[in-house]
Amino acid sequence: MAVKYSRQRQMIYNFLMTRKDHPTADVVYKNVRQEYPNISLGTVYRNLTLLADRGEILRIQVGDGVDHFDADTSRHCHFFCSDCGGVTDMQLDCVEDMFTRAQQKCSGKIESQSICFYGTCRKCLDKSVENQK
Amino acid sequence: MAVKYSRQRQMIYNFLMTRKDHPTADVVYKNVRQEYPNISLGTVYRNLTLLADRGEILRIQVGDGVDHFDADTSRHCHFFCSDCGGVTDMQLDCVEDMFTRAQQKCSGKIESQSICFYGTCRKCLDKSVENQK
DNA sequence: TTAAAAATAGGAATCATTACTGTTTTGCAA
DNA sequence: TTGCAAAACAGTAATGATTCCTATTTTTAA
Repeated sequence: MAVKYSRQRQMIYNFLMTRKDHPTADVVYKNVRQEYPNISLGTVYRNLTLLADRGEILRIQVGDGVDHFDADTSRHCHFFCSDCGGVTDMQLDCVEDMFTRAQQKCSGKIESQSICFYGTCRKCLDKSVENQK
Repeated sequence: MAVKYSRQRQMIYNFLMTRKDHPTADVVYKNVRQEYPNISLGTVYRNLTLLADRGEILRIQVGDGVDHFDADTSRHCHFFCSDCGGVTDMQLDCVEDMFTRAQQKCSGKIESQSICFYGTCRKCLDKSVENQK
């Protein structure tokens, strides 16, 4: 199935490139709709899936029950704050090394990896100290 | 809220200990029901969540839309075969090191991590070669 | 310019998980 | 032991993210 251009897909991708906070399909939908009020949620889902399948964006699952998307496809880690639900990037240089080691140890073929850390971000830590006063 | 003993929870945990393939809630349900036909799916979900929240088991998300559970709570990685959907363990000694580095780099507090590799397992690679003949 | 292939909008369907409710079990204390 | 409040349960209804469906519109190669 050849992929044809669509304005909607272009807008979805463009929007995702402007964001570093790994929005969900619904957030993408609500934002793109500002500029293109007729777009449907199904179209957003379909295109996010298409882009992710083609490796142009990343689908991230942090365990909050909703998929997040990232236009940065370089190998990197994520941090999920279980307090505020925020998803942030984390660059660790040992990531490439880990990929190599994993492939050496695995009898199958590894295509990609996903690394996520869970905890409480600085902002939420400070806020909880604030509230104890 | 004090946790009280329940036979259902005990059976769920016992079953999970016998398995190394990271079953889903539904698989746990179907198996425990063999021995305890009255157990309800809601009870299985509630207890898996309770055990995971208390750190007695691990909730694993590999992106197939269903949560998997693991009685082995030691820090280790997983491999997900996108062909057969199987989830297997992977021991990589650099995992501890990565956790330490992540905590050093992160301004917040990291509680846990999840590392998953995606690809095709040996069995499925062989099978696809077989089918091409 | 045309027509087949691909994509869309809008809404219905799916399905894993959670919430609700009346009943049963657990475990502390009298 | 017995009484009782807290916790857990079974069964079922509700939720909500995501996918599927269909008639219509857009894209693009010839």
